[in-house]
Parts: sequence; structure tokens; C-alpha cells
Amino acid sequence: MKIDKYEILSDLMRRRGFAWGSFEIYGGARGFYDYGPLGATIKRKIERKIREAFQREGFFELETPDITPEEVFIASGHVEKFVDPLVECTKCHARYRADHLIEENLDIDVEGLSAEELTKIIRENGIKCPQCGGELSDVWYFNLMFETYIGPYKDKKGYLRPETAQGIFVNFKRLNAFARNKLPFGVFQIGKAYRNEISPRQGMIRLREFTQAEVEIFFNPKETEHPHFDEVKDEVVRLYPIEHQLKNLGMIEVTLEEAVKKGYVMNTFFAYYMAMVKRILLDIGIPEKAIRFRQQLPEERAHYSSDTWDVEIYSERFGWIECVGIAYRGDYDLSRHMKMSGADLTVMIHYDEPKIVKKLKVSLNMKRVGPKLKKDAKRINEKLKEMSEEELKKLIKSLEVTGKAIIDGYELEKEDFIIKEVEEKITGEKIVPHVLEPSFGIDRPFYLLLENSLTIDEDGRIYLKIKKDMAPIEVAVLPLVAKEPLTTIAYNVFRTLQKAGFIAVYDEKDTIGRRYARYDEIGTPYCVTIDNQTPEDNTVTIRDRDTREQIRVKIDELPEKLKELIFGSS
RNA sequence: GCGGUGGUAGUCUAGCCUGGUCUAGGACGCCGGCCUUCCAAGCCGGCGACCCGGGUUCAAAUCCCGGCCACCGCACCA
Repeated sequence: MKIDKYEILSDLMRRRGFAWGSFEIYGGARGFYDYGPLGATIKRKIERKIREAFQREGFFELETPDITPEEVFIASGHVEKFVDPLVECTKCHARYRADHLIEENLDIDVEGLSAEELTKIIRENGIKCPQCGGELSDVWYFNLMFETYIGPYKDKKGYLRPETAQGIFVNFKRLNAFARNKLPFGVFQIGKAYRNEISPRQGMIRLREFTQAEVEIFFNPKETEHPHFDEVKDEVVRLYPIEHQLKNLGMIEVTLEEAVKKGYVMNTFFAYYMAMVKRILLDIGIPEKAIRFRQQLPEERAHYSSDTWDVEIYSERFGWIECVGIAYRGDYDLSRHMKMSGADLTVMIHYDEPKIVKKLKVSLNMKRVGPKLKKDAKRINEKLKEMSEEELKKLIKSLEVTGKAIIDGYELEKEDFIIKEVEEKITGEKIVPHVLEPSFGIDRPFYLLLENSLTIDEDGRIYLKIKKDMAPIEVAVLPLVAKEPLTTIAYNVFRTLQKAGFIAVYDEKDTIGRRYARYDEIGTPYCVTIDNQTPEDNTVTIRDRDTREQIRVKIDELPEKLKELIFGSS
């Protein structure tokens, strides 16, 4: 019989203080999870690894509110697109996605249609409930965002953010100034996001409130070679491209260099961050064999993305689970916010050498036309300024041929204009940066780290073989028996380790074997045991969680030795 | 959301069908003590539960209804 790891793990998580369903004493609430003392520690360690990795890339951290005024999500497209059109059978009350139902029945694409239009199509084509043949209700849109109101008068609508990303986009102007107008630069935010999932399931895999670490990398779309790609080009990754999914060709293993050359991945800029994400997951302690990159099919991509690779982690229980999405968002978000807010979210790109271009400059000879046009003169002059090269040429031609031109109802003569050809020095252009977004879920990797770490020996020992530096208790200090002088010495050793920065515990209760088991179960990598020899020569033993082997070291050298064992490069 | 199954201390569970000696039993755990010199030993004492609400009944952990939560299947998963 196969042991159900999920059962053992969720029991362990509850019992030993890792994580459990929220609001237990009131019956619970679906889609919400609490992190206990050990779980919260691990979660913070995961966040820390991600934070430090991006800080090492020179990226900036940002923190913005969870509650967001609705304009932001109108601009981002979430109000319109982050929705599912639903219908309900009036007879058996089964619910369906209206768009899917229509697509199945009529084989037409109804993407982007309004609820009224979808309802009309259902009525006109007599689509009925596929279960019982009953009449269907009108279509309504269900938005997955939690709504709220800002202030006391319910006049200002807001939403709990469904992604942390928008907090970064709306701050682009300041961030760009902080980056001193130099692309590329990256900004990340670690925080909560909220989605009112229709049906959360599978433990912590689909939550209504969850933690994300989202990174927005702003770059010039003309510069898609990553300067440090060489550092990662030989990294082998497991890819599952769109074509391989459609034709059932299975996964491939290639170096990132090949992946770009063969066109699986769009460019080295994208590939570089794939490598980075993979390294972070490895650093967290996800086994390499449990990591793959799957390219999202066009129909599963979010509204803002034109290409997305999911980084999936394997779960014995749930199969491959999306844990990180690396999305190419193009200039979608910045352009939308520019339009909606009127802010200038462009970046000046300086050319290597200024370009000299000849340009026609046409303006009114104010001395002549001023008295004639009076206050309209200024307006017409502005109009000339906005004319394109082509329109100006047309105007000049008209003046040369007929001697006159009509602008805004005024007939003007050649002498009314000053026509000059000037040389203009153009030092650069304004562009809307493109965005590459690695977006980490934190809760899913947390669960998958535990699941992948849970180990059951042949002799039935159940322990958490979590990567040593990720353990929530890093070292347990144990007197072999609860007797003096061992207890006092042990307590002092424990206190020393705490002061040296370790997450340590002191424990004298129960037999030594039992205590070892207790700390193995929660993944404590080392137990330091104070035994009879300790009072004689000031040495203690360090027991390894995985091998159960012990080494003996001097107390003075203990902190250094443990640091090396737990955090040392291995 | 729909359908199925279930919900008893921190955990696993007995009891439920056939309502009443259930003051709800056990094991593990946890706390205190004794003992114990290296991998879940032993002894003594203690802690701790019928998911929530309503109904039926003289009497409900037990029967009925509703809710909540969990698991499975369907649907859903920007």
C-alpha cells in the first residue's frame, strides 16, 4: 500500500505548528491558511532568498497598499478581463462558464462579448442546460477581485489587489527617476494578493489570499541580449514548449543557449531570468528533478501577456504545479496607465551619437498675419507646429503652385509664412519600456518544499529532510540526561548559540532518542548533545539529521562549525 | 457552484445502524514528578473532545433539517 504523503504531511503541519486552515474555531473558511510558528519561519526564509537574489541583481524593493482604487484596475484591464461569464440552469442550478458553453455548442469565438450579447446568443440558438436540458439564466460576469469601499460614503470603490504588480507599474515615474532614467532596471514587491476564487481546493495550492513576490523588469525592447547571459548559458533546463504539449512530444532538456538558438525561448534576456528563477528554487531546496518550465498555451495566458513560461514544481499528490510565472507583458501595463492617468511613463533612450536630421520648419509671419487673424494667430501657429513633415510639404506645394493656402477658413498667402529648413540634433527617443515579469507564488513553493522534503525511511522514521539552511529550528541543544552538570552546561551552550544568531532550542524532556525523533520530524538539521565527556574536556557531539552520525567538537568551535555545516556552501 | 462521503481532546480513533449505565473508552501527544548515560524505554499524577444552529423526543454524540469545513468526482482555475 502506498502511503499518502499528503495525509502524513497535513497532519504533521497541523500538529507541529507549520500551517493549517484559518479560522478553525469558527468552522473555518475555504481558501485561507494560517502559518504557525515553524511555517512562518520557513515562509520568511523563502521570501528572504528571493529578496536577496534580486537585490544581488541590483533590483529595487517596493511596498505598496493592498487596497487599491478602482481606476488602477480599470487601467490594468482587471475590471474588464479578470472575470468569468457564468450562467445557471434555472432547473437543476448547475453552473457553467457561458463562453465555454457557447463555444462548445456553436464553435464560435465569443471572447470579449458583453453579458447581454452572450445571453442573446444563448437565447437565439436555444442553448439549454447540458445536464438536464433546463432553461438557462441570463449571463452575468463574476469578477474574481474582492471589492471594497474607501472612506465612509461608499462613493469611492476599491479592490483588494489581485496581483502586486500594479503597485509597481503605477509608481513607474518615481522608480524610473530613482533608476536615473536608465534601462533596464528591475523592481520587486513581496506581498499579499487576493482572488475570490470560485472554488478553492487542494489545501494550500489555491488560496483566496496569498503571498506573491513579483518582479517587474523594465527594458528596451530593442535590447534583448542580457549582458550576463554567459554566466548561465550552460544551465540545463527542462522545457515543455507549446508545440510539444499540443503534439504530445514530451519534455526536452536543453541548455539555455540552445533553447534560445532553437527558438524555444524568445531571447537571452528572457532566458537569463529563467535561469535565475531556477537557481532561486534550487536555493530554496526544491530538488532539480522536480522543476520544469512549461510554456502556457495561448488560451491560458493572462490578458496582458503574449508569452508566458510557468515554472512548475512536481507534487507527488497534485502533479505539476505552477509556482512561478515568467510573463512577457510587453508595454501593455505602462501604456494603459499612460492612457488612463495621462502621466508620461516613457523613458528617454539616448542614441550613441546624436542624429542630425533636416527638418522643415514652417511658422506664421506674425508681423503680417497678426493684425489679420488676431487671437486665432496663436492657434494656427500651434497647428503648424504639430503638422507632420508630409503635411508641411503639401502646404508648401500649394503655396508655390497657387500662391495661397487655406487653414481653418483663413486664406493665407505665401508671404504670411516663414519657411525654413533647419538641421535638428536628435539625441534620443522616448519609448515605453517593455516588461518581463517573473512572478513567484510563495505559498505553493512552501507546500511543495515540505512535500518534497518529507522523507520516510525503511524503518519507518518520518522526518523532514528540508534543506539545512531552510529549517525553522536550526539546532537543538540536548543534555544526554536531565542531570547536573549536563543541564547547566547544555543550557549555556544553547544560550551561546542563540547569541551567535542561530534559531536554537534547549530540550531536556524525555529520553535522548525521543528528542532526536522530535527534532528530525520538524527538519532540525543538527542536534548538539552534551554527554558525560563534556565536563571532562569541553567537547560536545553534533548529530546529523539525515545520517544520524555524530562528530565531536570543542564547545569553543561549535558556532563556527555549525555555521559551516548549516549555511556553508554545499 | 452541483453530486457523493465524512466531521468525537493536539493527533488517530471506539461508540452512532438499534437514542438512556456516555459521568463519552483507548492509543499517541502535551504538562508535572520519578527513573534514565546516545536514537520514539518504564512508572506515578494531571490536561484535553461529541463542528455550528434548529427540530423530533421524557431523553440526542447517536434520528431529521439547514449551515460551515474536509476529502472524492464534475465544473472552474485571469
